[in-house]
Amino acid sequence: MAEYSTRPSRPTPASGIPPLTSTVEFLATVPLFHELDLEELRRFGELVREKSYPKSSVIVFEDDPGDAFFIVREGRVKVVRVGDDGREVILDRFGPGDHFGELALIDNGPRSAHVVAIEDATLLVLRRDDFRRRVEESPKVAWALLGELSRRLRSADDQISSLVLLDVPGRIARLLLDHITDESTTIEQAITHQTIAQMIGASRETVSRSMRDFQQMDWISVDKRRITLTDVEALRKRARARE
Amino acid sequence: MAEYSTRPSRPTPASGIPPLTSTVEFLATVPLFHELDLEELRRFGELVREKSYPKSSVIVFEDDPGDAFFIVREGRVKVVRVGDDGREVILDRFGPGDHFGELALIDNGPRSAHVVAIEDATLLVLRRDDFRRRVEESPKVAWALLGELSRRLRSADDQISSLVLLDVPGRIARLLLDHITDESTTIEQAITHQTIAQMIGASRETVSRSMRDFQQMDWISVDKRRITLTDVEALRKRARARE
DNA sequence: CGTCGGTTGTGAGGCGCGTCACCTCGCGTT
DNA sequence: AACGCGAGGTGACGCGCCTCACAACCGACG
Repeated sequence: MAEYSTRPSRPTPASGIPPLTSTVEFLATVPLFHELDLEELRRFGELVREKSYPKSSVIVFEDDPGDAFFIVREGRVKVVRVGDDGREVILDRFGPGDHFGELALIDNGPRSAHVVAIEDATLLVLRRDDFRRRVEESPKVAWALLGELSRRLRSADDQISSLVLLDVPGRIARLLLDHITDESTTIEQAITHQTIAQMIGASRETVSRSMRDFQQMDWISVDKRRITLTDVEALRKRARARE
Repeated sequence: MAEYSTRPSRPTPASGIPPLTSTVEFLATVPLFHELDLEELRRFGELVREKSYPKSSVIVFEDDPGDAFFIVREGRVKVVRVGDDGREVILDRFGPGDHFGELALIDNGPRSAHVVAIEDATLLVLRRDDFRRRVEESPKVAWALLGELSRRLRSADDQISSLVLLDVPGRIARLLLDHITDESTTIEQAITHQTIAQMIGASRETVSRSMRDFQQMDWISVDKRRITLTDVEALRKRARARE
């Protein structure tokens, strides 16, 4: 099942076969490094180790010391917190070209959440000190990192707002709208109700019922877990309560 | 009513009277600038304009273009989102030495929330381009900014987790624990139930009832809106469900 | 020192949503 | 073709919390 990040990146080769592109070529496609020239990319390339993780394996564990920074090369991962009753919240999901692990790295704090492979994944790993040195000597990367953290902070604030201000159907509508592009109202990524539930803080059953209602109202149509938004305006109205 | 930030800062002079400390002296106390030497501080000092806002006035309005960066000199402000039914979420509260407005400034996006003065406040204002230039030429500030955004992202993720994993009393317990220091289990800042409710996404009444229960169990004691945690362990247990 | 706006306490009622229980369906595996 | 497992659908039930309504209180300010 070929899956892509929401970010532009070149097509991944058939799984199992080593990537056709070199590490540096791949780094050039990573948004965080867009501004870098070839020489700088090569220097980063020298620092990375490639590591692969099978589906469901834990990549970083909460409260570990944060001694590494990761870039997703292939596959997808999720960032989760687990309550002591076992319930999970999905804080983020990352695909090829995305990166994570910068927080612990910047402020030396412990990891704040688990990161788990959703599919078989191969990651590029940088050691903390190497990465930090590079960031300190390259304002371009520091600036790009600021941009990325800004984006995430905005989206976290959106998430908090919807948890407080919206009911479950409203939060689902918002999530659906967040996942379409300008070109298409179909969500390419297949996604399960369970996953949606964990992303918006609801139960699987309630998500199921809401999605049924959305279909009955002809706001969405579902085929093989691929969701198409047929009435974006209606969904937008349902999701409105913020701002 | 004299109120202080949670961050170290010199005592504020009686309100109304112009501050005894010069702008540069004040800047030296701002955590964001801790690493800067006097010369660098002076250069920042030249760029700032001082502006005062009466209580309840709106400092930045959601969806405004973000063309300024703010540092709180005196008073306190809150960052809020408003649902279309009028309900409010408080995303952040800032006091002397804190700063806000960096997001719109980094990524050129629109403001993501309102900022409103909780008390009469005087702020230092930097124009976007000035600030950006200074950050780009001073890695120290860029790094400090990364640290600050990291902190906020962690705390936003904590907030999301508790909204999903904890019930209202649990979220209150967590908020209380977040507001004590290592030295004292008393929350210096007076705070209303209404404010607590808007910070944790609950109704005023439910907060009131939970706080009554906490008092009856001798977990906290309240005197003139100043809260003392008398059984930190019990509260910690009540707040546990994350990690 | 009385009045008034903002804060708190509490009861009653209703409902959104979580939980439990069970069934069906689709799909990959042997 | 039969099996098993993960995903989805749906009813019943209960409860946590929101809402509404009103009373008591407190501090500020004329």
